[in-house]
Amino acid sequence: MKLLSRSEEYVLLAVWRLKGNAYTLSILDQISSVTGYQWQIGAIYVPLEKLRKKGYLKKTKGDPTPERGGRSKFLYELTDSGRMALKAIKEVHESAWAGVSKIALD
Amino acid sequence: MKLLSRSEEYVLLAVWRLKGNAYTLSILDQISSVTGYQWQIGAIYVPLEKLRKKGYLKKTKGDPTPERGGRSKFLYELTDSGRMALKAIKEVHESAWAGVSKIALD
DNA sequence: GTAATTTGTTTTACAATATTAAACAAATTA
DNA sequence: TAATTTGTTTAATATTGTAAAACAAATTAC
Repeated sequence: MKLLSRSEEYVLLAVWRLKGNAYTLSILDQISSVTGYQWQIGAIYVPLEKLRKKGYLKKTKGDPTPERGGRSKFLYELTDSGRMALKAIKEVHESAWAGVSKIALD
Repeated sequence: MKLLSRSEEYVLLAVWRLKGNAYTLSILDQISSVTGYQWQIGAIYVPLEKLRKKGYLKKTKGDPTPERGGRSKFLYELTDSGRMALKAIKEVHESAWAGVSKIALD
């Protein structure tokens, strides 16, 4: 057994959150916003492809949107095993952090 | 800004939990137990040294314990900045995972 | 006292991930 | 049709993670 890497975790989570509108740039923005600092594109794209190869993500070609530069996107969505992997890493985190309150670290 | 790596996070957290009895092997066991699979020593030792160099951990030589093979250990404890780094990564996780219930992933 | 055993630390070689920047591609607007 | 915008892919490099073995100090049994 092996944990997801941190990037894989955050990418999966972002795709899950973005339901139906997850593509490289929206995922990038989502993760940047959630972690509080600007991630670079390669930090997303590489794990995205790995997750796809592992069968955790499905990639489909979306339609172009009628806006300036709005070329067609590749949309990602979680597969069942992707959802299970996300659940598994969530449980590891909960186990690792169990009982640690904000106050305890002050 | 940059996140702690996952190993760094788990090592810091384990040291915090082991208050006063954190040394390479106990940290290894703690992390293995919390994550549910056996970590290797190098996965602990290397980040331990990095965290020490960053000033997040203080390393002190402990006394030998009177038990078979019980040589003296090097004990680790969190510094103030280590505690703050742990708090910061906790907040990032909470932000990343906010609102994701177990049920949502079922 | 010395060899075998146990607990513990450190190093090393290699594999996997993360980071940065730039190249490439397709659509839109002027 | 050139410039601009949105978007994807690649590539070079740096940092982390993994596995195994080497090294060291204490204990026990002979």
